[in-house]
Amino acid sequence: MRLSQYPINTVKETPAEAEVISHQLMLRAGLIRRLAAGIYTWLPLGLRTLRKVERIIREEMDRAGALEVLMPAVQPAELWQESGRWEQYGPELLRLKDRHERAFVIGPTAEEVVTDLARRELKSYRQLPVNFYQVQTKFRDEIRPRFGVMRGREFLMKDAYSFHADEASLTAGYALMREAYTRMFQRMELTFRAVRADTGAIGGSASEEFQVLADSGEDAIAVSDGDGFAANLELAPALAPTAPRPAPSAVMKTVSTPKTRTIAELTALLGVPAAQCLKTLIVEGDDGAVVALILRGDHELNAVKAQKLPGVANPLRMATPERVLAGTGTEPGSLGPVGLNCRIVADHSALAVADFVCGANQREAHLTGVNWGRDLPEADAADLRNVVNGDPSPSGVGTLRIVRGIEVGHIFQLGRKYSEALKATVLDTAGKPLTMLMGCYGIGVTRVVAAAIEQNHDERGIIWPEPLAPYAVLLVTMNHAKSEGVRAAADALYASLTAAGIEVLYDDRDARPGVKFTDAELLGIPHCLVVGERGLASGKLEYRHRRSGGNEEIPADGVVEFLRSRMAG
RNA sequence: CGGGGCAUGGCGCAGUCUGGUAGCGCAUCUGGUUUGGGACCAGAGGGUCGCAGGUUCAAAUCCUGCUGCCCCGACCA
Repeated sequence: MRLSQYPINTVKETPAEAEVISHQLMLRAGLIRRLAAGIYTWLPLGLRTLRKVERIIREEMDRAGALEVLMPAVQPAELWQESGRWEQYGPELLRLKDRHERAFVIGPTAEEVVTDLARRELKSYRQLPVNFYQVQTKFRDEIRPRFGVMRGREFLMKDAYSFHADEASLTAGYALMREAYTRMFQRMELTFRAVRADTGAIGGSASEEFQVLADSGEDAIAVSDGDGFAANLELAPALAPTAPRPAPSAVMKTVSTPKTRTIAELTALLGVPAAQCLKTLIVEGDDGAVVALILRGDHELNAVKAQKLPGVANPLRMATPERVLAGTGTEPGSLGPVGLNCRIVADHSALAVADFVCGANQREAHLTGVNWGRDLPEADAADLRNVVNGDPSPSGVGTLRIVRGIEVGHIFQLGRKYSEALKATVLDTAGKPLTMLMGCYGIGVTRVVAAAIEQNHDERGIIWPEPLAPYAVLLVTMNHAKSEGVRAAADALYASLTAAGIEVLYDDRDARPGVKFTDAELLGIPHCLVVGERGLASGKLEYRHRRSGGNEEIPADGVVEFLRSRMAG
């Protein structure tokens, strides 16, 4: 591709709307353009990378024995009503009507369609297991699209669905996908973790997210430094402290704490560490009463864990101040577990604190020197908090570190949720109908591109991992318009590299060197060849490596072999 | 959904408070010089100031309504 024939439009200024690096660089390098909120056009250079990602995914899916299909993006409402998701899905599901007033959705995913396909096509257990996949545009009407292509509304997704006769087959199929995903992301040269995830509303037994590690990621994950353990923060269990609670050494006292409502204000006023304070959160119970949750001041409530407690409303709802007053007889800001007139559940670590500080259940007053078992009854213990840096790993090996990740893939064992709802059965060995088990496996193809940039850039621009680069080599000329020698040499080089099957982007624009070099760094093509009069006289070219910044003179003949050796490495 | 903000040439912005000829930088086009790290000189084109009403001799500017977009929040006791 000759750049002179491509209306490339790189931009110096960072567009105002782009917050994260990948979004900024994708706009500046001319990979994407925004059409509407969360909806983007892919320009030629961006599309090439998108295609590379797709290709790796297809190769690994095919290798794992999955079968590619292409299902409709527009799906009839009936199928969604049949699965029950027409009601469940909420406003994220884009619904529309055709000219006959028939209801349709633009698919955010394709469980219904694929299950319908399976129930029509699959007749016998002998046809199982089977895995159908597609790479297709999806639409989710996100509350708040942001970060460019990372959380867009329209996006390209690879979704796969496997069908099985029994649990063993499902487990094996899931494991196969797990391997395939691992291979894909390794081939893309991304740093990632497979992370234990919440099965959430979709249900099912096993579920893992593939998270590309990046500070800008939207998900917090807990990883162990001792082994491969990694879990979504929502799911990471906090182990109960093993050390016994210290014996009480202080007397309980009431102290006046005017205008002190937060833990930060409390520690500032009393000079005690946050870990010595307990906070009391009032949530709605499932029976009309409220429940008090007690946490250490330096810990955060984990909603997923809390809403799983018996007696607590699911989903979790914080009680309103009026409800707090009605249920406990006092107001938020100075609540505490002592003498509190409702059910109390304390986090393990909160129960391990002696001589603690907490609200006095009176306005503008707190208690100090409080002790469980002496000043108030021992409370029910539970795991209520998010794990923090330095917690012991639930795997028993190492300590946890909280990192951020971008979810690029998610694999699930779905079980029979959809096959049951849509009556997808095959005949078993006895000739009886057998409801199939399903797995589903997604990858956000567009998001992978953004994630790759988040992980591979510097202050000058993108640094593509070779397998994802739109071109392998950038050929740049100096003084292109004036120097016939340069032009002839570069044209010949372009021809021979292309003939050798190397993907070359040829910057044959009549632009100043500074412009060309700056664009080269912004675009992030891994290998760069510079043809200028300076080296030409002595039969030399300049080779630059984007990632290392390396810069060397090489002989003009033998360039193909030289590049091959560098590309292999 | 709640709160805040923005809408002026392709992009980034000033002008709005205090009504009176629409401006700057980048980009684009023409001519010339320049050519190994975002050049310079001279010239040019390009804007119904988001939309619809209203006030006024006069509206980008004041008032009303609407639309679009961006940011924050939906974890604090």
